[in-house]
Amino acid sequence: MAGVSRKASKTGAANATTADLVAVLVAVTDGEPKIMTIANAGALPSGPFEFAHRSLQTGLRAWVEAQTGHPLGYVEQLYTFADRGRAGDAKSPHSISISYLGLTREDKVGHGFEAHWSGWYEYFPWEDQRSGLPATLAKTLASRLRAWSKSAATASLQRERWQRVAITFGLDEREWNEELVLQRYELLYEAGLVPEAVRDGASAAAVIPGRPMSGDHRRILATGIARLRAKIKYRPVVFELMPSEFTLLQLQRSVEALAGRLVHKQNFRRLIEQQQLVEETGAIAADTVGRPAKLFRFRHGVLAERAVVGTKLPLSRT
Amino acid sequence: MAGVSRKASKTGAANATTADLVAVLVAVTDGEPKIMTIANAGALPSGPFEFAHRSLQTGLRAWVEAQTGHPLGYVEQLYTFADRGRAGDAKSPHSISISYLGLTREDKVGHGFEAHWSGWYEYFPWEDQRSGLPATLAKTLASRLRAWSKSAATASLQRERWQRVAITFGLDEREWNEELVLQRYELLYEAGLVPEAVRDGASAAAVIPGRPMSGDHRRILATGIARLRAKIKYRPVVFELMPSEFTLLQLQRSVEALAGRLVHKQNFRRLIEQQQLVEETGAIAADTVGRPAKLFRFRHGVLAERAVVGTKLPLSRT
DNA sequence: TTGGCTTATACTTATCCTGAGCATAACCGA
DNA sequence: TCGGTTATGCTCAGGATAAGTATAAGCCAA
Repeated sequence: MAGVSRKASKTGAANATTADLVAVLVAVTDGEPKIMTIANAGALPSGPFEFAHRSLQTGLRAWVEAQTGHPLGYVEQLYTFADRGRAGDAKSPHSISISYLGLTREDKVGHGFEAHWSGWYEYFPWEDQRSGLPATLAKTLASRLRAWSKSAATASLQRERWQRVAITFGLDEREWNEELVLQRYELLYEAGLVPEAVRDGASAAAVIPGRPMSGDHRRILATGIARLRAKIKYRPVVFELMPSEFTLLQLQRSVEALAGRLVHKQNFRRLIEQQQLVEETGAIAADTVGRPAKLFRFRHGVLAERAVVGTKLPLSRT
Repeated sequence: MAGVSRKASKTGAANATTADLVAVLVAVTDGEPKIMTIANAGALPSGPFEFAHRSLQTGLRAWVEAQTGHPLGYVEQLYTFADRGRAGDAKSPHSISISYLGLTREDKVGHGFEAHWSGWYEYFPWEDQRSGLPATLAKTLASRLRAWSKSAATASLQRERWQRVAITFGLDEREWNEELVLQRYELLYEAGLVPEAVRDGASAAAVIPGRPMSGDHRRILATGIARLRAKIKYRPVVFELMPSEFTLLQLQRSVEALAGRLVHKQNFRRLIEQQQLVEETGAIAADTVGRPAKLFRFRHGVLAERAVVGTKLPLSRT
């Protein structure tokens, strides 16, 4: 084992690869989650990894700022992929994509840049469960997935497939789990129901709605959405997507947009207030219908005060 | 932006890098967490990324199996680092480390391989809070950290530093948070209190106990421990580290070993049982002191039945 | 054989958190 | 002034959690 390690550093040239950074840049505008896209909304922004920065993180930050003309709020690494498409070709140098999740606001993008923002549910229509799925989409999905299950060789494999479908898509009385974005996409890919699968060699089955992307980008996007949906539950990252002042309903709408689900209004407020995440600005929202709401701002102090992580272990206090 | 993307694929040769896989392989033996090490316990096993596999994951799996002679249970990607040490040299090709967390059992390692297992608390003595810290270590840590806080330029910077110290190390009446492994290591690095910092150019301050590793490896290990400590709370991954049959106390000891904290016995059992994670084998533990305990086994079925993810959003059911 | 030590396992209790709903307040426009 | 709309305060039941008490079942030494 030690030998392997030493060999690795000696033969550096032999394992040369190309590395790219891929960014999932998210904003929420008018209660809709958006992502920055290029190539006519068919790809995520990406660039070569050729920075002289201390870390990948600052490299991405610098690159995005150079491209968009505006600083990036929250950044976190997502995942490192070996491109699925080119992997079959064992002779070519491997291509690695290091993906990042970044949170900003749409209005922060400077002018003169050719960035586009696309609603993320264009790529994953089934992920928006805020008002249930459109009946036609729900039916299409269910029937195609059932057909795929049935196409397995043995009865037990068929049952296995359907159980997986039911869990990831919340069928058969099961609950919808909004965090399983990646699992759902990968299942659809496996079932040959997305254009990328057909492109990569699957038999051209009937494809379901949802705009494809080039390369692995839709998979990377799914990873980003899943991560963000998990993160908003235990870290106050939504505020990176909000204007400096907002009403509690606006905040709620943003969370709902990201989660793809509706939340209980009063309980949502209780949650926010008891965690002391926000403070009143004193101002009142203007030009609204109904009773005017108080404006709040994020209490940046909480980030310094707390290191919020939830415990599920029955820790002993003694 | 689209231009940048296109340029990236054209100049593939220009952004060549070397990529290595680094593995944090964990086992728990006799209530002590161990990691596989090489180079006289001074480095994590690592190898070049030169596999013709479909994914990085299977690449790592194959490599570990070849090296240790045994299959790997659970595998997950940790993080991709640009090596901190070599980053200053902007001319050299960048080196990227893609790190993975893997769970096995020590006895699974075949013979004839030169793998070594080291207790992970050798590298992070302060992370074992099961029986409190040894008084001397606690004192050394606190005083060195306070000195570092005091060495800041202004009073406000000093306060800021100390608040960070207090939060990450649970000082000043704050609670210890076992998940902040990486934050603690990085703070110690920043404060120049670990050998790696001195090696990388920090002034040779008084260094605290804890065995160093080459390169970024101790940072990668910290990332792995943190990830595992978080994961055991919401996914049944501990069982990958257990023998096929075990008592509830053994299970508890393993969890405690990983978390570095003690848990409440009765509540721990209730938690395990109500989640239906285990089932009785019918057998009884032999050669023990005290009342003999029932033996249990992991119910592998739960993995298929559930997609356990916790919700903290006040979701609306209507 | 019995008392003491150790661990296993069953119950109890108080408290907090969560989901859900009711009620009232404050604004607008017809 | 009434109806529509959103804001905000409050209650209530059920479940989860933290912590402790009590009893069971082995072993060993006196």
